[in-house]
Amino acid sequence: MALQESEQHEAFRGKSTHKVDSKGRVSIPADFRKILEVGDSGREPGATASTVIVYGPPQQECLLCYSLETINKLDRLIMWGNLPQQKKRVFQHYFLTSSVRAQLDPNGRISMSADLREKSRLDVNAPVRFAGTGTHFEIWNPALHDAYEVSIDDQLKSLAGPDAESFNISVLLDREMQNERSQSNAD
Amino acid sequence: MALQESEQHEAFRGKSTHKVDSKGRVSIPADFRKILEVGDSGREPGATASTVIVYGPPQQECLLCYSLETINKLDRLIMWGNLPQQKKRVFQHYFLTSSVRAQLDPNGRISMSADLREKSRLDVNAPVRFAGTGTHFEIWNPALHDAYEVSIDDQLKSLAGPDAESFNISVLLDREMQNERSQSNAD
DNA sequence: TTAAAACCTATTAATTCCCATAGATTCCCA
DNA sequence: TGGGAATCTATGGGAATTAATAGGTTTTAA
Repeated sequence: MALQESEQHEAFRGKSTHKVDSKGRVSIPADFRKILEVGDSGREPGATASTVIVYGPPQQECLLCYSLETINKLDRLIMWGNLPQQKKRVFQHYFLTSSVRAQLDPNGRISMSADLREKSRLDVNAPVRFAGTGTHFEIWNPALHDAYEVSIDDQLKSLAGPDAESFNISVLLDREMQNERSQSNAD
Repeated sequence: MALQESEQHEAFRGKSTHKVDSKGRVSIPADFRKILEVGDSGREPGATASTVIVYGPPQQECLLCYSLETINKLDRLIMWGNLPQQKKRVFQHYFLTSSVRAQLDPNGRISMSADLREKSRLDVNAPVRFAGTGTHFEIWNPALHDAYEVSIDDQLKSLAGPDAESFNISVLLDREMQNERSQSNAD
């Protein structure tokens, strides 16, 4: 098994910057909100959607936000999936103890506790960066995110190989899809 | 293998120039619109089609627009495809955060936010160039596109080799198809 | 009993909706 | 096959809606 793509909701995509107010609240980008709503179909009629926030791992200081639908799949995978003992134990401890459920307020905001903010270096009365990465979205301190993006860019260039000069995202993607296609033909 | 694109929708082709209005909206060329409609078959009945816009890489300042069908393939590949760890993480972050979904308005326009326009040097109340390039189409600042085309012309000439004097596009293409054919016979 | 969380309302800026028009293209029929 | 009618395309702009943000008030819980 795995997180099958089949019935998965739309992907989180795009970047934006919002301000955390004096009480630790931030607006979730409207696009993301809509996906969270779809992914929380079981809620009371009229109630706002919820999300599950996971503190980023030490090497990547940000918050990871999942729709309920996706997190339920992850939970199932971790709790009953066919994982090796150690992996299971570590994942279970990490994901379950380092996450919180948060319900959006009627204005589409979540409120981050001081604890949560400190862990990922987010401040009150300061901007934060939202980054949609498909299965989830991330909340970053903008400066840390800038640094992270530089590193991503560098890695991307090295992955592009010797053609790095004329590097072009569409060429790269076309090439990957080509690989994919020839692989599945080989099956 | 290569030239085989069987199930792919019709190719985006051709150039045209449209004006961005004071609110940041542009009409998508009607031909392109039709392809986007075919490529967004899952939409609600009566709803307009959507596209996914990817910011071009720094070396190529334009917007790349994909049909949902094409982008879904890319998403699947990136999120659940069998890529090595590093590649997956880099692609997922770069590609998904550098894109936005945009739904056409009932008049066949998309509206580009200030952020999106700045990244690719597109202005309000000014013309932009649309260029169809098969799997996707591009939106350019006309001056930058002119420069890009000059560079493409130069490269085309150099590919034509010593015969550049009597260079003829159909001769070049015929020669490529010849190569292709003998290669696949060799398999 | 005090800090944090939840609730409610307000403001402004951006986005979307809706309708309108001029010019081009296509359709259709005599 | 000529030419009027209908349709489609690109564009413009006012009105309505939504998004992001701010802050005061009440409730909750340690």
